[in-house]
Amino acid sequence: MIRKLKVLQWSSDVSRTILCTNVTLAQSSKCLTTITNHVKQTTPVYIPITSDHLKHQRTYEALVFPNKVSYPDVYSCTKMIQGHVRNNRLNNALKLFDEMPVRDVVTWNSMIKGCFDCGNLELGCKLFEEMPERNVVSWTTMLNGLLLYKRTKAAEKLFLEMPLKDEATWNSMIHGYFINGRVEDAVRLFHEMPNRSIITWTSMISGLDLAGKSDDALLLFNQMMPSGIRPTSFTFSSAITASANAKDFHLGVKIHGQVIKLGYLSDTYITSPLITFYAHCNDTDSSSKVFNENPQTSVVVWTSLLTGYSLNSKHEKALQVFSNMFRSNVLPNQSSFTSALNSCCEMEDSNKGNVINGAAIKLGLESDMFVGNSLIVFYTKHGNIQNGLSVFKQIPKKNIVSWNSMIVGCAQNGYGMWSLILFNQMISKGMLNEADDITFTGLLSACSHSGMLEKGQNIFNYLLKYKFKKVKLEHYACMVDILGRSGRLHEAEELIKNMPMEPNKSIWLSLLSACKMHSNLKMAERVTQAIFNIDQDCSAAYTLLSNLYAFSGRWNDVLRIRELMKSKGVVKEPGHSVA
DNA sequence: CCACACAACC
Repeated sequence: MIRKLKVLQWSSDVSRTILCTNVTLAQSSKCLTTITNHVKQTTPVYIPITSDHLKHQRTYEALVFPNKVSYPDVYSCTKMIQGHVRNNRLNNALKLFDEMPVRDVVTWNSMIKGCFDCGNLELGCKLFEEMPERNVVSWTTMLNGLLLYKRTKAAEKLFLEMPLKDEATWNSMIHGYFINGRVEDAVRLFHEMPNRSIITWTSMISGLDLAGKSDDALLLFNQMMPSGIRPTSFTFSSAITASANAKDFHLGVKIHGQVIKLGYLSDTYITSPLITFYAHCNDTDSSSKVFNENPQTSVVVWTSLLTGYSLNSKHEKALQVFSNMFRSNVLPNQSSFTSALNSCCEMEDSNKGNVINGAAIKLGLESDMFVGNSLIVFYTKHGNIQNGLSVFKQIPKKNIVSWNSMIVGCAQNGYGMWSLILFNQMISKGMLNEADDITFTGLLSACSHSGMLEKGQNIFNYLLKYKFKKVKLEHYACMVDILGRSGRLHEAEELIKNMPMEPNKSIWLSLLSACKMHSNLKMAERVTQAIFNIDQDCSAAYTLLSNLYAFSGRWNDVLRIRELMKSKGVVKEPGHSVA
């Protein structure tokens, strides 16, 4: 497997020699010895870089132009800047940019985009201000930068005021609205814009799907198809993903047929969502058929298959795929680990997860945030708080999911106090603004599992006062649980009655089990009635009420309930837990 | 040189 490097140009600075995708600086410098030996030749040569040099499975080759020590022309320098940017080496790009004897507008545009791509908004803006002349690409690049960094207001202003616009500009703005959650504005612009291309349609389809409006996305796709606009593989990729999310089996299969006809099927960007699509429709046989019919070397496609099995609770098969990856020389990445660990969570045997943890360490992924987060969940679900904590400590860049996983993990294992301590640590790290509904569900369930009434009330009141993201039904459910367990049955009942949303069955059941716990028959009868209004045949409610009657010695009522259950055909669900 | 697509954590 030989893959040519994108651009290679010899210059006096060795670090500039290798500019290609997927190769890091350290890896590049390892290859330099090889390359330097060839420099004396006069014609360009391809130098294979073997897997010794690269951790990746592929072999690369480098095109070297020997005997050129002076600065390359503007075009080549610009290409080299782009190469550096692709490898996330902003400083190298900037150094070259500064040293170049001549720059044109394309060089400036590439450098500005480079700043944005490498995470430096300010510098990109500064260069945009400084540049001597701007073309439409410059303006659009700037627009994209602002949108990428969520400066939607500034982007809108720029969009209105910029002197030059082309089709890409409009497309940028539409896509930018989507990634900033401004769906209505994107749709508005779509209707307002002068010329819609296939890229516009594709942006709309993927954007609507991203916003959770997969049905609308598919509507648009179906609208577009007969209009004569030729879809690209981008379009199909988005449409398949939308079909997967909408679980529109019929349409997905139809698109599958279309991509076969057009010869797109073997494209990674088609195969992968197609596998996911079938998995979402619970047809993993078709997933594996798509996979097997298209010989795969892409880790993404492998991971789609793995995740598909995992989602369908075919955990053995999922782990089989995971180990087959190694055998096929496709090294799993963060996503693969995440899915494999998800499957391990659902399996009794915790050894599998330990093995996967070992593999993660071997691949240097042990401190990766995604892998770490999954490991925390795996260990805490298996009751191993210690390992969970040590993984947690090892993640250098924790996000809110890391904190949530640890808080929830402690809560589930009865270490409620630790959850609260972790929350305090989270605040002191300045992460309070990141707290979301799951954080608070975790904290409240910690209070409920560990019987901390007062702390639970404080957290709940705090949540109500500051309306973090959104107060959800689960929060009320936890609070009802906390109050109920502590015997504050009337407060719990009041809370349910005054909730801003419709109470569901499980929240009433939680109160009912509290009634049983604290032998409040009168309330239990009321609550059961409320449950029957939602679900007439709720066996858990029948059982709880009949247990309570039995406990109070009201055997006639016990018999009455049993008869009622029999006549209604309600079966007692074994092992049903209410909490 | 600017615009659209794949897998992943609570």
